Parts: sequence; structure tokens; C-alpha cells
Amino acid sequence: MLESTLDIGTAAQILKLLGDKTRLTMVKILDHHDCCVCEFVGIFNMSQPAISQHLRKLKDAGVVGETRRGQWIFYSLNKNSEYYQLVQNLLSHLPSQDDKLAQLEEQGLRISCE
Amino acid sequence: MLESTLDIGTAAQILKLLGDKTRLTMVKILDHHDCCVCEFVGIFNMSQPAISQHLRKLKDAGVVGETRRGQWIFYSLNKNSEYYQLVQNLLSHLPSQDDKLAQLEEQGLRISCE
DNA sequence: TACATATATAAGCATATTATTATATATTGA
DNA sequence: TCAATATATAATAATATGCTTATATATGTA
Repeated sequence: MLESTLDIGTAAQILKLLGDKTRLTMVKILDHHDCCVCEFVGIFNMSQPAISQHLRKLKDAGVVGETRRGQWIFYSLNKNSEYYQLVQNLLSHLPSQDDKLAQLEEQGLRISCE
Repeated sequence: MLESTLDIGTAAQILKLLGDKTRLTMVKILDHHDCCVCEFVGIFNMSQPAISQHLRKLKDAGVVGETRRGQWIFYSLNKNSEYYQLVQNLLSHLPSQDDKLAQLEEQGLRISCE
């Protein structure tokens, strides 16, 4: 739980990455639940490619990781990222986004492939 | 020291604002020292209008405030901002930028108008 | 008052960002 | 094997961003 320091240019890149409402919401959701692309498509009012592109940016930065489970690719927070601590810190300032998943559930769009 | 929550869209805006290396460095410096525009001009390899424009964005968001002292306008962190807590949290992940002020001092460019 | 210094604003331009649509690829299951 | 579903990539277009230069405004001082 060491409070290490990030290069300021690197930190700025991460803040820019998270300085987008869609991506920030994604990350907040992923803090508590893994999600697949189609769930995000259900949550955001945006095309599937747009969702994929946001996830790609998060993945390229190492903030999230992906695992294929059958037909679906699930994204999760990368707890081993060197930015994880910063990200956790940020997320603590944000309200839960669990309502978005609850809505999905109501619509029968929640994926569970266990 | 209440840990209150920010609207996620608002938080994203603040992160975007700070997701620029120049502005993030400015804020980190202002965390410890008030600075005037011409000092920032000395620190960053950038024109004076560019500096003013960055400061304007920070001011418009309420992250920093300004006070005229004679010929100079000094900027400072706005400790009353509703984002102050978030900002402090972010800054704790960044290395000190005091070397930049030290360099200024060496060049005789540090302003003190007390 | 006139000039120097500090700062802000305006206009313009190059580049980055974020969406869209169209299409490619991978997996599942009949 | 073929069709359906899930996801990724490519091309493109609209808008945003971050500089630059030119200019305006405010203050201090001879």
C-alpha cells in the first residue's frame, strides 16, 4: 500500500483517458463488476464500435484487462496496473453506478456466463 | 474532511482539465506556491498567451483563483473549490515540481512582490 | 503623459478526439 | 457447414483542443 509517485506526463495521460464521461463510468462500473461489451452497449447510448473503441483505449493504457468467456469478452479492472492506486483514489470520489447494471438486469440484458 | 461524491460528468470534466501535462504541472506547483503568469512563462516552453489560456481554463472551472498584486496577477489553488479534495488526492500521486521554481530562482526570474 | 511591462483576448491553423457507418473476424449452435 | 451473435477494425466526418501571432488592456514609472 505504498504511495508511490507517477511521472507527471504519464499521470496527465491517465487523467485525460479518464476525463471522458463514458470511460469514467465504465471504469467505475468495472470497479465492482466485470462487464462484457454488449452490456456496455446496453448501458450507453452509443454504437457498439464506439464502445469497443473506448474499451480499447482503456486496455491500451493497461487500466483494464479482457478475458474471453465463450462468445463474450469480459473486461475487468487491472488490479496490477501501476495506475491502479490512482484510479481507486479517483473512483472513491464518484457515486456508485450500480443502478445502470440494475436497469440492464430489468431489461434482461445482463450477461452471466458462468 | 467528509468524503463527498461528485457527479460523474462533472468529475470527468475536471479530469479532462487536469489531463494536460502543462495544466497538471501548474496545479502541482500551485499546491505549494502561488505563481504569477510570467513565472509560468519562464517555466514552460510556451508563449505567454498559451499560458494565459491554460490558466483561464483552470480558473473557469474554479480550480484556481487569481489576485492582482501590483503589476502581476498571482494564481493560487482555490481551497474552497468543490473539487479541492479530488485535486489534492490526485496531486498526492505526483512528484514535487519544486525543481522548476528552483531553476527559475537561479535564472533570477522568480517574482516576489511582498 | 508616454513608455515599458504584465496579462488577456481574438483569430487562425494543425492536430486530436469521438462519434458514425461499413466491414472483417471469431465463436456458437443448428 | 452455415447462420446468428459478439466484438474489432477501418474509413470518415464533425467538433474540440492547444498552440501560434497580432492586438488590446491594465499597471507602474520616468
